[in-house]
Amino acid sequence: MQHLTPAGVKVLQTASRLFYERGIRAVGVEAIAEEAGVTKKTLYDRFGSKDDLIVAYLRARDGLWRSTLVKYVNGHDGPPAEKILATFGALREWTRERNLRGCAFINASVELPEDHPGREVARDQKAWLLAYLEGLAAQARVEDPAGLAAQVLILHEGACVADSMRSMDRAVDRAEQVAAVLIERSLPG
Amino acid sequence: MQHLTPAGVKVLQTASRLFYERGIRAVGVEAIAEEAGVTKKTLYDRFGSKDDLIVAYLRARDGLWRSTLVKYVNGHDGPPAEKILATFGALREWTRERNLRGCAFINASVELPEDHPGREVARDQKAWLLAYLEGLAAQARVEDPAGLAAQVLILHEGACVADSMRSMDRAVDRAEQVAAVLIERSLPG
DNA sequence: CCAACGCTACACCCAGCGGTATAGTTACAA
DNA sequence: TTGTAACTATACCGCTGGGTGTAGCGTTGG
Repeated sequence: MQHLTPAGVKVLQTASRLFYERGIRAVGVEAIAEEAGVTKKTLYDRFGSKDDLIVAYLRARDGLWRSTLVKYVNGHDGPPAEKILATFGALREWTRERNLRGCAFINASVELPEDHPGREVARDQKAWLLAYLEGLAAQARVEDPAGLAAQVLILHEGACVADSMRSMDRAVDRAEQVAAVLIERSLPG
Repeated sequence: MQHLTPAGVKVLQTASRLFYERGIRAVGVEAIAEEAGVTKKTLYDRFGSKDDLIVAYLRARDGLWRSTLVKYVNGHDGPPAEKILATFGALREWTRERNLRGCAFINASVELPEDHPGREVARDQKAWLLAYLEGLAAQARVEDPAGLAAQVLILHEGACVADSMRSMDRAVDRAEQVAAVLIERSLPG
């Protein structure tokens, strides 16, 4: 976001909020420009097209979530196994603050066509998370780090969806409890 | 679907396919009518509006999934605890055949605005599934049927999302394995 | 000093959207 | 026989979408 002009920053912030809150397809460039207090011309001068703005939005959110997660996990001292559980703490916090409409990357994958570059950003985000979890699992010396990481990712996704659809309360807590069981079982001894 | 005219059936079938494959917002009524080999007039005579057609689509798919799931579970003899695991078998089958783009109800919740009647159908679908799982859990005499049902629902959602985003292979199998662990643990003795 | 940049204001384009209206055809039932 | 339900064909409507073009203004830096 540093290489952007002030108006560009304002556009990206506004677009991020609107895309997430109302959905990507439901928000027009007109609305973004207006709400950002900026001309459509400026928006197009900075981002070129709505598609590029979408990609910028997803990338920005990806970066924010990654740094939030890593910071949260690193700030959580204790045995490595607990770091995996800490990812649910990060998810819980994230969910409460800016995740009322579920995971932005899942949503983007639903809204965007197969060949849209934004979908690659979404897939990368998930691949990164899976690899990150596997790293934590390896540190924790569990039997099958890759397998556990996959299971934990499923729990993350499920909690996120169940939460945003209001299928139940405390979805993240429940997912974390399941993860705790899995970790306990896969620890040697 | 019985009270519909032949053309109405064709429209609903076509709309269901296109809505699911390309997304609800991405498909116009024009395209639906054309692909169904029907006039726009006919479409509107039968369904009134695109919104109503969306609701009809979701209801139809809901009914199909419910009957598929129940049939699969009932056709699966064995102890009640295994019936819970059988829901993953149904999900696996469903996923392979007509679920390549994930759960239609999650997708609808992402695509539709907050006050759209289609979202209620989606929420009902999840509420029904949760209740159904809780019934199976109660039959299986687990400690906390409601808690287990919620955890299993999270696993279903997570598997569905992880599968459609291609975050990993065999997502449903992995989710089922987790469920097996949970059931084993929550069985008395 | 002047050019380049970032920006505003505003007008415009075209395609596609959801939805409607009119007129006519077929088939079947009272 | 007459009416009605189901359907086709086609033209149309207003709105909004993404995107462009032109002109002008203020700031900044070589």
